[in-house]
Amino acid sequence: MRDGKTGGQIVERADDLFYRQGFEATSFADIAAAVGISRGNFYYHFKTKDEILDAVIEARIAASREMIAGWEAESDDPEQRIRGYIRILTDNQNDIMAYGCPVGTLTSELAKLNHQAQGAAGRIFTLFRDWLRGEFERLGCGGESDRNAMHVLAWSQGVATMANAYRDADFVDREIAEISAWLHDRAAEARA
Amino acid sequence: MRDGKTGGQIVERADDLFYRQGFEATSFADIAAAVGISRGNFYYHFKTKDEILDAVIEARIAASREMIAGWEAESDDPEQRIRGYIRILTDNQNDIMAYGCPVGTLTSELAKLNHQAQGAAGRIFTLFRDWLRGEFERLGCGGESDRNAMHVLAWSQGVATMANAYRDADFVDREIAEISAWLHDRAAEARA
DNA sequence: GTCTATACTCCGATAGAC
DNA sequence: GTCTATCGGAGTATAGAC
Repeated sequence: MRDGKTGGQIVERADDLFYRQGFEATSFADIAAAVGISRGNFYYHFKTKDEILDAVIEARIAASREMIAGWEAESDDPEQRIRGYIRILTDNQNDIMAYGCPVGTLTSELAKLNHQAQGAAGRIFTLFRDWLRGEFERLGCGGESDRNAMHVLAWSQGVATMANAYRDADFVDREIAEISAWLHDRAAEARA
Repeated sequence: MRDGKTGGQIVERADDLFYRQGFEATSFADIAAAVGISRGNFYYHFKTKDEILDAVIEARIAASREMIAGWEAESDDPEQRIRGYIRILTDNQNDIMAYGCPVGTLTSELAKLNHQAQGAAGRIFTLFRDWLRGEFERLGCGGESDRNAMHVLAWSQGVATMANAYRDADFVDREIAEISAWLHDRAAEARA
C-alpha cells in the first residue's frame, strides 16, 4: 500500500527522518506527525516499521538510479560521469555536515542492529559500485576498475564522516579537489 | 562512582555494547545483564544513561592516549609512528568489518541524536588529529600537516565504513597498503 | 481510508528494604 | 552496595467505529 498519496508521503517523510534522526530513533509518532495523520491510520499503509524501512531503501535505490541516469545523460565521457558522483559531496554539503552520508550512516546503523535490511541497504552501495566500476572500465582502467570504484566510495565516505564530525566546509572542498585530481591522474594513466 | 570495581565493569561492558549495538539500542537492562547486576543497583553507580556515555567516552580517550603513547615508545621516526595509527585497521580488522570504527560510528550516531555528548566524542577524533598533525610536522610537512592528518583520518574512516558494508578483508588490506604508500610519498616529498 | 481507543512491552528512573 | 518493586512515559501494534 505504498503507492497511494498517503503511502508515498509516509515513505518520503520516513526517508527524511531516518536520515536526520536515524532509523531506530525515529518513532511511528514522529512519522505520523510529519505526514499529518494519526498513528492508527499508519498501519493501514504499513504493517511494521521494517516494512517502511524496506520501502525507504527501495525509494533510495530508485533515486540513486535516477541520479546515475542524470550523469549518463550529461556526458558520454567516463571521467566526467564519475565526476557526477563526486559532485554529490558538493551538492549536499550542508546535509552531509549535519547528518553524514545517508547510505553510509544507514548501513552502519543496520549493521549494529544486526537488522534484516542490511542486505537491501548494501545494494545501494553496490548500485554505485557497479556503475563506477563500469565507468572506470570505459576509462581504460581494466582490472583496477572495481578497486578504483571501491576507492572512490571509501574516500567519499571518509570525507562525509569527517565533515559530519567537524562541520568543516573547507575540508570538504579540499578533499573534493583531491579526489578530482586523483581521478584525472587515473584518466591520464589509462590513456598512456 | 565510576572508580569502584562494579563501576569500572559497567563502563567496560557499556563501552563494548555501545560499540557493537549502538548507544541508543543498548538499554540499562543489557548493560546490567552483561555486568551481572540488577537494574536497580545500576543507579547507585550512574544516575543517567548520559553519565555512562560520558564515562565511556572518557575511557575511550584514555585508551586512545595509551595507544598513542605506545606508538611514541615504539619509534622516534614520525613515519613509523603514523604507521602505528594505520595499524589500528589491521589489528581490529574483524571488529571493524562487524561493527565499523568505534569513534566514527559513535560520532555519527550522536550527531543524528543531536546529543550533548557530541563535543566529547569529537575530542577523540581531535586527540588523533592533533597527534597526527604533530607527527606530520616533525616529518617536515609544514603547513600541510593538519591537512594530512585530516586526510589520514578521513581515509581510515572511509575504509572502516566500506569494510563494514562489504565485510571484505582483501579490500581493507589493499587500502592499508595504499595509505602506507601515500605516507611514504609524503615522507619522501618532505625530505626532498 | 482515516480516526479513537487501547493492549502490551520495554524503557529510563526512583523508593526503599536489606 | 545490592536487591525487589514499581512508576510514568513512550514504543510498536491491534481492534473497531466512522
